Amino acid sequence: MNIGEVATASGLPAKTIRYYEDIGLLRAARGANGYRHFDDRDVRMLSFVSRARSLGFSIDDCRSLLSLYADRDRASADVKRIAREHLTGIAKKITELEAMRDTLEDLVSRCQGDDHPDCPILDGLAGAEVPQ
Amino acid sequence: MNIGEVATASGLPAKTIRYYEDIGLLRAARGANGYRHFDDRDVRMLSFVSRARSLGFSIDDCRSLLSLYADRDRASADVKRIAREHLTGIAKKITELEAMRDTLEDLVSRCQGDDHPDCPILDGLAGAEVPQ
DNA sequence: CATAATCCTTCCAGTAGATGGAAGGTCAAG
DNA sequence: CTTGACCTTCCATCTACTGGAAGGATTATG
Repeated sequence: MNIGEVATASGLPAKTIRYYEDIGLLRAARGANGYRHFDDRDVRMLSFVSRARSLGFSIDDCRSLLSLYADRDRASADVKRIAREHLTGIAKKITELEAMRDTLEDLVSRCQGDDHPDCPILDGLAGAEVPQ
Repeated sequence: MNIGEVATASGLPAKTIRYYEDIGLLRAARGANGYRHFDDRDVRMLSFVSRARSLGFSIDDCRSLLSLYADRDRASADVKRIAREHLTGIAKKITELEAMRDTLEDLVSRCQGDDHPDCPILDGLAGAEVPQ
């Protein structure tokens, strides 16, 4: 399989796959013409990475997960730890975004949104009191 | 005021303030010794940016907001539009993160987390069925 | 068989938003 | 006078790609 086919199969752009090779996430075999070629294992591996990335795992997380994935003797506890740490990070981001949303919703709701220059949003951003 | 004092007053690192000058978000006056110096207006402006950034507005949003902030004749509707667009973006991110969290929580809850190699998390990432 | 379209290669640059560090000038205190 | 804190510029680095140019390989069409 050439890179284009793998891109379609794995859901990752060809550019991204080359990039992953560049940073050592994978090694690709080369044909006589210099083209990379891939087998089903590569496709599975790239799909794995694609899924993990879409769940917000960093490239470094992916490296760890891939080595655990490849290691027949790994303990599931190791994987669970990485996933748990990641969950904590996600939960924190959600909390922060919700706080942003609440503040901003409050500011927006106070704003008339008309031709007048008075704007509670700008006032709020400028540091004026924004009571609960 | 020197940059360090402004950094303390605005809550932004000095490095960040220099960076903001670099990208043209602000212009700083210079003393005879080459040191930047700032007045209260600058501090207010930087606090404004600091707040907007912490609410997730991009630097470009900040540019728009600052020019609206400085414009006595602006309509609050303009500000409201920017804030609303931003709210939509935040809501989308929250939804995505919640979906991630749910999938990952499901995978984690299925994982024994022991010494055994069977791991539903890796299976899930590898593309196995993860029923609702 | 010629040619055009598509696919592949490498390499370089850029994105957002800073942050870290080196090398060196300035200033205030003791 | 020296020490240390603070300031300056410049260059590199981070994450995770993405875009594009220049050019070679392959495939499809006339």
